[in-house]
Amino acid sequence: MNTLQQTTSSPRENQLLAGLPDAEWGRWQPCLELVDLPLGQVLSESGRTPAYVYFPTTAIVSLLYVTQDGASSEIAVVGKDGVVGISLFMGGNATPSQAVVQSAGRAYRLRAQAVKDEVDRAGPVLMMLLRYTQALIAQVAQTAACNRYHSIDQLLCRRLLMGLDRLPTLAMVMTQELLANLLGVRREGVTAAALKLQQAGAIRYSRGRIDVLDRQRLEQGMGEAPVVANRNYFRGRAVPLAA
Amino acid sequence: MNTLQQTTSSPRENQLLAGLPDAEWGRWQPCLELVDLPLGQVLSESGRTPAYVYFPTTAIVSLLYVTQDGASSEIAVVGKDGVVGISLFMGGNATPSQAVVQSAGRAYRLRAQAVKDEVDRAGPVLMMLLRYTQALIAQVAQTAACNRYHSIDQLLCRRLLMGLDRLPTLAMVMTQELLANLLGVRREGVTAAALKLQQAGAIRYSRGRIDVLDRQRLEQGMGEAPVVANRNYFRGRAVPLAA
DNA sequence: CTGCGTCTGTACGCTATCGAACACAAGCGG
DNA sequence: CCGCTTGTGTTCGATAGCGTACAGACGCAG
Repeated sequence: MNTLQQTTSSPRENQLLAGLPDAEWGRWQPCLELVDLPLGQVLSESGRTPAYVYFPTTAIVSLLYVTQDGASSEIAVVGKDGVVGISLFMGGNATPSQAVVQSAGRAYRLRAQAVKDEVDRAGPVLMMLLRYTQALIAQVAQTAACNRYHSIDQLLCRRLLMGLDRLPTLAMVMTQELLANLLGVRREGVTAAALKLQQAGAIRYSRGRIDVLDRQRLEQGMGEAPVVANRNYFRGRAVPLAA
Repeated sequence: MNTLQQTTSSPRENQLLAGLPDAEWGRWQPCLELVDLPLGQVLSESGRTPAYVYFPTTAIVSLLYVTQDGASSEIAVVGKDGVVGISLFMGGNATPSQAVVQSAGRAYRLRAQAVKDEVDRAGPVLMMLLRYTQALIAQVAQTAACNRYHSIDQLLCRRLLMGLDRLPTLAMVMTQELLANLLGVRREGVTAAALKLQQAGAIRYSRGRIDVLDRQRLEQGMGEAPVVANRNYFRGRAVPLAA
């Protein structure tokens, strides 16, 4: 495969790959190729057909929605829980989103053609990919809702947790500037929010490195205030709301 | 061009069904059931397994992301271009989103079991469904980005266009209050934005009915101002942006 | 040690949006 | 015709986030 130290790397570190039945696994294993993903690498350009799908193990990848103006907004985060490059098995030829490595690490990749063969086979592998895709939709949908209702503080908490859930450590390498770009807010806004969290003892911040000290506090900070008043949609009509 | 004289309803009015090869179509047709969808009907509750998938012909359905607090936010709009109930073929058992009829009309529905059989068959029908799902993801992603960067005026323009694209007429039945709830803004904000559009001659507004007079102006209003400054993500790193 | 680039913190005025309260208008049922 | 309900327009103060500008702080290269 590669001259990487494989002592610490197994494809099964990716949760999707780990969930495959052994029978399928045998066929797949030879096709998987371990690669190092450096910070900033673009795995799939928006509007292009990607050449591989990637199953991250230690790397973290941001999915960005890029607008005509070149502005962009992070719509989802993929780590060892998922796969990058869904357009290859969803049948569309192009992704509307750009995939950028957010945190350097490793991933197993698979050629586009191998993926397409797998789709035709319509076995458990495809089912796994589709299940993940649905989870991804949920993540994007949540992002949409958060972008509407949440404050910067809440967005920051959410984003930190999303990174945390996909990293082996509690330390993230990420400047406030970058974080601001991902969230689609000003850098100063992130500074202010991060200060609050730091003073609350939830995180420690220093020149591009964030240590999470109190995960629970982040979870609180994410979802407490947004008790949006009386948003009874379709008011007066028979629309039962959860809760 | 497209007047409402069609007293007979054909499944082929739905663009997904229309795109099916005849061979597949023969098998499907008998399973499809024409139903009337009244305003406000809930087609799938969030967190539940829906019983049918729906292929709208004249109806329009909103996909809402419902939060714990009962607040919700529209994440996508489905009309004759798509299908409601993707969780049935994506393998997840539950949707995170609620599907509510936004504009009364008709749809063809199909039992959950029939859909699952079709998935196992892994033929052109599944491919069609997956292709649409990818388009849906794009729509949700765009919603996320719009929710972050757009003003109320822009959100309104976008939402009107989304409805317009899926309706046979230029008249929408929708109160400002409802529109505000879908967009996740105050009703007064919609009033102000709608007034601007009305004064600009783009729409005519009256007690729950909107007539679009100048579609082009809506398109302008949707995407002109948001030239977000220098959002060069991953600044200094090798991240080419689609300028 | 020194200088420079990068990252973080602070300040100020401005605008969009919010929350609340209220006035007016149009349709509907009695 | 009257009054109620529903939809729309208006106002006011409060606030979150923006754009801009700049100041300290850390760390690496020379």
